[in-house]
Amino acid sequence: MTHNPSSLSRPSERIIEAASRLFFRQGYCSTGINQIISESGVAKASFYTHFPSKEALAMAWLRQREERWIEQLTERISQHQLTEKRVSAMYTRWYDQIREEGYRGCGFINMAGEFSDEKSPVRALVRDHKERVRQVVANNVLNEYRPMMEPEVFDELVNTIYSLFDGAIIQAQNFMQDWPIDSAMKTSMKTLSHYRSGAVL
Amino acid sequence: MTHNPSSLSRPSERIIEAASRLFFRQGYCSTGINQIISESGVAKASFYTHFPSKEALAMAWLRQREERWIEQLTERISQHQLTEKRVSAMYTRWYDQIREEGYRGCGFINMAGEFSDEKSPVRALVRDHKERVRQVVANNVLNEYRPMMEPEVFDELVNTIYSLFDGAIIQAQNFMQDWPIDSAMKTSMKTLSHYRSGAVL
DNA sequence: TAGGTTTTAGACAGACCTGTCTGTACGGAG
DNA sequence: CTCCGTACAGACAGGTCTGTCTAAAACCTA
Repeated sequence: MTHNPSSLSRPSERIIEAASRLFFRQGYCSTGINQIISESGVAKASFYTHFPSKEALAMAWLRQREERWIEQLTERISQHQLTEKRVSAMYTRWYDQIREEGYRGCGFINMAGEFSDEKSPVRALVRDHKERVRQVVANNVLNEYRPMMEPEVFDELVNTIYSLFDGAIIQAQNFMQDWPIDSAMKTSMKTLSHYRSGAVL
Repeated sequence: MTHNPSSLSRPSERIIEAASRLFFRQGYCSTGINQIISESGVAKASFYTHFPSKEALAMAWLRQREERWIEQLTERISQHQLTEKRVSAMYTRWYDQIREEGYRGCGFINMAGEFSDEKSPVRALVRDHKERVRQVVANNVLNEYRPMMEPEVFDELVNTIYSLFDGAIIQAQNFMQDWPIDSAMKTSMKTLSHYRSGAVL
């Protein structure tokens, strides 16, 4: 049980912190190990004692990001009871990230783009992440609607809300503007009321 | 005016053909010049007489892809008069690409992900492309709806249909499945009838 | 204080990258 | 035939990459 009162924590944490910043901003291929160890203030040998390879570091980063992302998302959602408010909470979560990290889009999707082999563990992790977000939409955001409709209609609604949400991220990244997010949120709200009113066969 | 009856055309075309395949499948960073010249059956010196750099080749490829993409898209759309049919024509265009090239998503978006500098000409080209697709949605797909509603409502509709379309591509790429495209097409149809019926304030 | 673990700095190997250069071969135009 | 533009093969330079290794310094615990 080591005690670390200094602002700089253990090497492995500093490494992931630097990797997080650099992988996210520059991409995986464009970020070298040397830059990571330099910016994290860690010796190269130390790096390789903590992580067997660059790809392993990427995995560790994505796993941490996944955990925090889902945690923050569900925490925000749980603060509201009304389904509409829960949906908008998803989007405000994303607005906050843009304010923090800029229009760099989804770190998972960007990562997947650089691993063309679909059998790669990185790709599997990204797929799992997105599936988990979809589960959050189904179980934490729209769960109130579930008993109101047939299961297949509910699934359709979930897919729609989820797709709108996730698609908006890439659009915002590309255009470097907020309007795709606004647009997606509006459409989500309308879709919601549309389904709720029973207008959907 | 050289005559080339052989199946293999001029070097610069062979280079772009190989680059098209490799950049699309493997990504920009993961594809080396040596692989491109090897697979296009061209000498390295020949490559550099036709293209000043690897990035210039990427630009040339994207420009060609942009041209063909928009051409094919508008050509498909123009075959239908009914707005609903025109929307579904957009999606069938995408289905065809998946059947041809697999679930590799949007070549432009994937490319943009590897150029983190938003001032890069590649990024500008990708932005232009997406803006042009949005213009196609406005002018070729939904133009019949324009006189039926206020300009800002029409813009909202355009953004929604466009976002659904483009977002579905990334989803399909990630999950390696068709359902995001089906889902987006369904939602597009419902949104359309929703706006048409004047239910939108 | 002693011993063992962790971290440090940095040289190094081997591979790969982009882009340049040399020299040769072909093929049409004058 | 001669000339010239184009394509060929491939060596080469200069740099970067990941990952290994050595050896010293720092740190923690007992």
